[in-house]
Amino acid sequence: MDTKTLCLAVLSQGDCSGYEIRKQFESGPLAHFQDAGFGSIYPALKRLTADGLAVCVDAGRTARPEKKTYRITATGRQALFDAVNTPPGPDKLRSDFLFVLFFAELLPPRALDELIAGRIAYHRERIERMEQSDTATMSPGHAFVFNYGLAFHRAELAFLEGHGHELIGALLNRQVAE
Amino acid sequence: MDTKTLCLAVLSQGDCSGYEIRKQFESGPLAHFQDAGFGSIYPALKRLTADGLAVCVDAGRTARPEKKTYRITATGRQALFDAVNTPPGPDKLRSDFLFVLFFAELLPPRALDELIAGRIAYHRERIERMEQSDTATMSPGHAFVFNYGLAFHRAELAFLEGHGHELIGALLNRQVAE
DNA sequence: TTCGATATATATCAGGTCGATATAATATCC
DNA sequence: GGATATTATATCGACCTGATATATATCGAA
Repeated sequence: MDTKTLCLAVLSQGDCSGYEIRKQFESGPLAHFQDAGFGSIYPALKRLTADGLAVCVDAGRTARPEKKTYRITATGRQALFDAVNTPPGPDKLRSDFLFVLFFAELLPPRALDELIAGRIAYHRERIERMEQSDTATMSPGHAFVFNYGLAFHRAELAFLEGHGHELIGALLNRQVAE
Repeated sequence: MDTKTLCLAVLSQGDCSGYEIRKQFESGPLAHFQDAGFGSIYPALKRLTADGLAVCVDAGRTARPEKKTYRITATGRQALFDAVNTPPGPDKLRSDFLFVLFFAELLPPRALDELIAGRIAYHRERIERMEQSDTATMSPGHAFVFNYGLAFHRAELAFLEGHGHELIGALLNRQVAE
């Protein structure tokens, strides 16, 4: 999904600025499975405006950060519709955590222990926070991907809690054997 | 994780060419959570050779594809060790599938149905194939990330089988109501 | 009250990555 | 025999990433 489409997706939920779009990718509902930085967002907004998929409203404020608010157009909504109706490619995961665990034998057991404990804490905290949210206020699609993400975190937590010690144990035994 | 480190990771398992490194990211043990294309691999191999982290062995074959085989050096192993001993950043997921589902209301119910059925079939096939593998021959780290991936696929399959019809149902009801 | 930290806000840049394409020989299948 | 796939290296433009620059406002602590 290119950044232009991602910006349209955020704008379809309401007018906002480039800065606010960035915040959506940090903590908004799309944050779990899409991302974009300023270096992609600002050029994308320029092109969307040039191509008539979005317009700049409320520009040129006197207030100094000079906020520019963008609004999706009918053409923009059509482009988003077309993108959503295109069969999606495969998911892409990039995990340096799993990369490190693949080479677990190169790690001191204590560092490995801390690493896994840290991930367990991260997933626990994430799950707790997500359980506070109310899915009743979300659209069906939003609620579905939210629960999908929650199921993900629970599966990872369960795996780490259930099998993390096995990996640590295997490495300790190996060290003893040497 | 930059492409140089990814190449070192593959080379640490045995000598190979750029083409073979690419194949590892398509179907090897790292494929689930790291990726690199030719456009990154060939420049990375050049730099690794220039920096003394890898050497080119068996180059200049007369056989025409002119295969160049690379081998990791002691310095290269040290660089891989250092990379593995650096605390990993957060995982990054890019899922156009979830993006589309977020906007499920913009999809014809039949297309949504097919999309979810396709993903269920994909995960089932993947799990079946993975269950054929023998983790006993793998290193502890390799076996761990393999089982991690398997748990992931099972969790996604279970979620889609358990909740997919709810989303489709919600959209059908919405359409009837309109 | 003033100082430092943080938040708001836009923008750019070098370096890196992605996907497509070019090239070329061999292997395999019908 | 000919079509297609596989092996193999390499490059290119378009795009993205992360860092940095710039400027103001806000807000709590010293």
